Amino acid sequence: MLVRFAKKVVSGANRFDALKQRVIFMLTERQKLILRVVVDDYILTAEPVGSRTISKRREITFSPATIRNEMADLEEMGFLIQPHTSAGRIPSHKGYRFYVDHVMTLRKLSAGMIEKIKKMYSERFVEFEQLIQHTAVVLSGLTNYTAIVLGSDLFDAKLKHIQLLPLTERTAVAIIVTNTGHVENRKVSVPEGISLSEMEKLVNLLNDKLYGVPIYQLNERLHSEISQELKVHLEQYREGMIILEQALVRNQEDRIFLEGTTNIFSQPEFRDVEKVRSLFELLERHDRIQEILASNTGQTGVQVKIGDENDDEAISDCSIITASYCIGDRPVGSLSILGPTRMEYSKVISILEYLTGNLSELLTQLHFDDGI
Amino acid sequence: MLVRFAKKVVSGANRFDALKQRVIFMLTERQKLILRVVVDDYILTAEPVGSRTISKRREITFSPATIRNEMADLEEMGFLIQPHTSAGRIPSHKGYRFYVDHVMTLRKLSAGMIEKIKKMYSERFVEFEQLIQHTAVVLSGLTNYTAIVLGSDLFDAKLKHIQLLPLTERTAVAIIVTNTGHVENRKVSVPEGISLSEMEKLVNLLNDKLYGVPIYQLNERLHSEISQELKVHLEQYREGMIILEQALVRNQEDRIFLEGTTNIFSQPEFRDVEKVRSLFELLERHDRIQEILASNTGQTGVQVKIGDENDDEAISDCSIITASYCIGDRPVGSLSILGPTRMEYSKVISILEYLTGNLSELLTQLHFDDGI
DNA sequence: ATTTAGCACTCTTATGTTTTGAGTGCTAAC
DNA sequence: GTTAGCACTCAAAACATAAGAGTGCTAAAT
Repeated sequence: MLVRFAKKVVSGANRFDALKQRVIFMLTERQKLILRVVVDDYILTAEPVGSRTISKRREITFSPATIRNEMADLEEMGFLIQPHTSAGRIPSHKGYRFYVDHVMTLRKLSAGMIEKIKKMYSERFVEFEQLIQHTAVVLSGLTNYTAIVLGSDLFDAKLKHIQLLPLTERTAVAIIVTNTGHVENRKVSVPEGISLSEMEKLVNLLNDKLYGVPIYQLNERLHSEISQELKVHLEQYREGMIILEQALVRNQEDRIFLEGTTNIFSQPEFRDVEKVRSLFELLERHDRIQEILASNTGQTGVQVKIGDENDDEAISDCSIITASYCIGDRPVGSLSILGPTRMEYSKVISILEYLTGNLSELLTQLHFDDGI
Repeated sequence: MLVRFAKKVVSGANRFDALKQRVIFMLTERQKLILRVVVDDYILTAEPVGSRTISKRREITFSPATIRNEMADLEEMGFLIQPHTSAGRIPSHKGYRFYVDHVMTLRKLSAGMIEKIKKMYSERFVEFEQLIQHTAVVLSGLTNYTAIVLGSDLFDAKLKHIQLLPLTERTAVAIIVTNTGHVENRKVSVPEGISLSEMEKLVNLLNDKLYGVPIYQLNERLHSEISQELKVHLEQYREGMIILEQALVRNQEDRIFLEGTTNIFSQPEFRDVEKVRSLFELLERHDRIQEILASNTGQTGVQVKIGDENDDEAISDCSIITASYCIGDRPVGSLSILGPTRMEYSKVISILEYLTGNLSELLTQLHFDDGI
């Protein structure tokens, strides 16, 4: 069977083209057409798709028998799966992969959809975090899947004010305010033998030297510049450094927002409680989610991870689609959609592209308007 | 049938006793025994309990036939339910209610259990919020149900420091630090026409006048005392008040911590995805949960709400057990367990009593150690 | 050489039937 | 008042049958 198609593809093309075609267009146009119909239909109905159903489509000009032959080939190549002999075919992970990479057509968002999104963003947002959280809500609302949004405004923010407030003899609270209006605070323990006046000096020095410095550079600056200054101006240099190191420890985790987790229940593939369970248990472990999404950081464009490409048992039947958003051209966070492998890839990708684009623009604008 | 037991109860007692007995001990001792066995067994197995099963118990000295008679009576009175004619009995909500109120015996926590709890609290907690959150984890771990913990350290905290930091022309961020080391912040919009020096004055005045005042009294004090002072010392009195009102708005919501939500999946009564769904949808709506728990606030001791006593469709098959914890004798938060009506009431109640007791003690101690 | 009609075959799903067993309620005896 | 005995009920399990969707293969048609 396979001989047939191989011959056809190679015929009338030079060596290089043939190679290229073998890699990228392993399938004949007709096979791709059939694959597309199967995936599209299965995404819609969640039922195995048979040759008769396919033949009824407008774009299909050949008979069920032909389709059966082609599907047998597609199955042999691993793009389709037959749940049992007398059932139709469903796409395999490999089938979805090929569909996403080479077959699927991306529609532009409809005007209605764009309108809808605009309406959802009509509120005013005072803080980055609100905006991001709201984006998660919008995303899950538009897609009916689960939205995972990562982002920390600390990527962008610059230091506005720092303060050290003694609580007890040996503890204090460090408060860091950014130009975005975000307030960060952490407890620090105060080493023995540092006086109040020294602490005051310390803080003044910091506000002087670090004003306007991006948050993510604080730690770095502390060791490069401040360290020197301290030695000169401060008697209890060691103690001061101990405090500062506690205070400026970078909050390494991005903030994470989950929305629409209950959408999972609507998916027929999750009618089984055990599957839902393991998925929810995963979703509770935010650190694990960050790990899973980590493989996408730095990547530009929309990333699609299908099934076990995700490297966690609990989501081996899920796909995750991720897109990053930027300030200027520095990526600062990401929007992801988690759904079954039987996901509306095309729609979700379009939405993510649109939203990350918008978000990046908005943030970039704010960023430059809002110089410190 | 009912005549029989009524006769027995009344015999040999004066009018008042009889009345009391009718109200509190509507059932003969034997009926209570059977009710207890049914509930205990059903809690354990989640299967309807039949007369044979009951008769096999140590404490049961009479035959299945007798038990059948008694169970028929209990059913007639609404304490038991028969899912279908050839099944055993299960407790009705009324049955659970009576069980909890009059039948159940509270065991003391085993030494092993107390040991386990102590171990779980071996960490050091710097902040109230951590402690509370961890308590939720402990609770769900001990019970295998879902834990809901309400509490805000603001109930206890006193003002340590207040600060107003201008962000842009028209916005500022108000930072409130408490003696517990908690930092609260909110954005405020600055009315036109107030000068920087005036704002400074304002803040100095506040720190002067409000130092050591419990957070929950701030708003009150603002209107009673501060208002007067402002009029005297501040030119832009109106503008100042506008800012302060924004800054001191009480964060009315308690903080809420949910843990062990996935324990729900272990319950056989939630094998149906639709039920789980509605429950999870409820759990996402924190405001709704607060409403549901609100009926318990102010109550002392352990509160048990069974089935539709809870006033929300989604938890009409659940029970919620709640106990408040205090600082001194002011209740400041609550621990709740959400589980199926078929819940280990006795165990859960014991645990809640123990934990709230401990927690109250701990917090009270901290409170008085930590005078401002 | 492809494509397709035809048909036997497979396997799931739905439906109906029978069997089993747990549990009951009632009666009559203890 | 209690209990043994027994007929009866009903859900759940086990089995049987039928229906239908879909296939793969063969042979004819294009």
